[in-house]
Amino acid sequence: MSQLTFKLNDRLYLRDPQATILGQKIVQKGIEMIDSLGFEHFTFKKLAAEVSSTEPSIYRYFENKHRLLHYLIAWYWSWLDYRLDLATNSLVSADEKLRAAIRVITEEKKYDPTFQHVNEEALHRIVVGELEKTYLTKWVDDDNQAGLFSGLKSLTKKIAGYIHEVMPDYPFPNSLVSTIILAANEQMFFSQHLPALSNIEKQLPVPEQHMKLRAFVESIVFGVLRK
Amino acid sequence: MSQLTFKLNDRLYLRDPQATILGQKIVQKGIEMIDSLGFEHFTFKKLAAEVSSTEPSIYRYFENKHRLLHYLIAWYWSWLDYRLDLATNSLVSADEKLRAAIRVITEEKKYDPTFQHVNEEALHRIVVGELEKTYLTKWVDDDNQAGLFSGLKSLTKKIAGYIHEVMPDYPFPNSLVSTIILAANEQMFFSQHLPALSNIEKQLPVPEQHMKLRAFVESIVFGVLRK
DNA sequence: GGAAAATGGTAGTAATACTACTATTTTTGC
DNA sequence: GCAAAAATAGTAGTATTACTACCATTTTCC
Repeated sequence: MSQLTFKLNDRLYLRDPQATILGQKIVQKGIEMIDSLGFEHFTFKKLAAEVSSTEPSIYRYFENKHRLLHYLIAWYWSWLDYRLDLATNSLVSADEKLRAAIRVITEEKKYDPTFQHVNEEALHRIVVGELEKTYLTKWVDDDNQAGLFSGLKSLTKKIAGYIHEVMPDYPFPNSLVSTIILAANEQMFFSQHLPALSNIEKQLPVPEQHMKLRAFVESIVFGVLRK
Repeated sequence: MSQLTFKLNDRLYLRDPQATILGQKIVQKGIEMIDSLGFEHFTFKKLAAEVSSTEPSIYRYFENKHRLLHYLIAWYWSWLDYRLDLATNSLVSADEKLRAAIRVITEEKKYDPTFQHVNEEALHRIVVGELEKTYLTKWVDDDNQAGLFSGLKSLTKKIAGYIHEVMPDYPFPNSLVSTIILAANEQMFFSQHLPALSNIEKQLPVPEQHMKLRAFVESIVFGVLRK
């Protein structure tokens, strides 16, 4: 069986976690623990106990827990990009590709057996709750320089390209894409925790929540693009 | 001269900071220091030194630094709400009110002499950079229960009301409003730090950046509402 | 088979968030 | 006017966190 892996920016880690068993355990348990504890209460000490190792060993893979978060979220964008390619490779029109992109962005995230040691469901919850912590820092500019955001950026660029094809004179394709990617996460969060800020009812079955989310995002994108 | 103040939810503080000189200094210097240091590096110890007091004295006003952040951001939403009322009280049509709301949301935030001990410019930067930290926590549901988000919620509701008037059958007015409020902040941040995610050029003079931001937000809102 | 390199583990440190406790000031009853 | 009670301020801690200097062990490679 072929092992599919993403080649991530090597500035994301000190030692490649995909190269060793300990590294893989760090990633796998890291996802579980950040999901269950929240990023603030997650520490390398607790992670070390979970993977039967020690704090300094983990520090040899990742400079600090922020870098681990960066790594996990970069992986997530690579995964979405890969799913977008799968969803669009049979399509020709930009309009259809754009619809497919919206579907990929808004669909429910489920475990993808292609990547055995990654729990995509938990990872998605991490992206929803912790993404902002990767860029709302004093080091954004350095981190951006180092290429840590290239996953999100290339995904944005790809979808913005579809928008440009559909409506070449629309002046804000990148802004529109980054807005809907973030809004998709925010709205699911609001629907659960701050329902006054959303019209996606918490009580609905999960698949219907995602249908509504998709309808909302499409109302924005195709509203803007309607002539 | 009449002193205008906002009555904020009393769950935001332990002791009303508007009632004492120390309290006012905590708010004023708190804004400056969170703006300059960033929320992570801001501590009550540093603040205590700045206001010539001690750590425990500050803890008597706010349970912890998260609550102080909540307080400042709640103040900001009250202020926006007040500015929205000023901007709309002479208007009658919902369409005009909606345009005014978009202007209030996207306009450059400048010092408002009505509130002497608050630096609104710095406060806006705090909202841009730290807002998410008030709700992306393990305590969202409790905090929401306590009414800590009522400022943002009532602002959202008000603007969503205009949308409903303009287009009664649009199913996502609240989602649309929360999305544009957040997007307005995000896009200004991206324009400065992650330009690939935005089409608002950093090099432009600040007033033109805000004009573009407004054009972007209007393209979304009036795209959706166009029949 | 042994030196060099890579990896792992022990035991710390400085800083942070928060608090128990003591000291001082202010209020209040008479 | 003044002592007792209540309110407020300040001192000196603690537990936890993020991180690291340094020592120990294993692996690599000639």
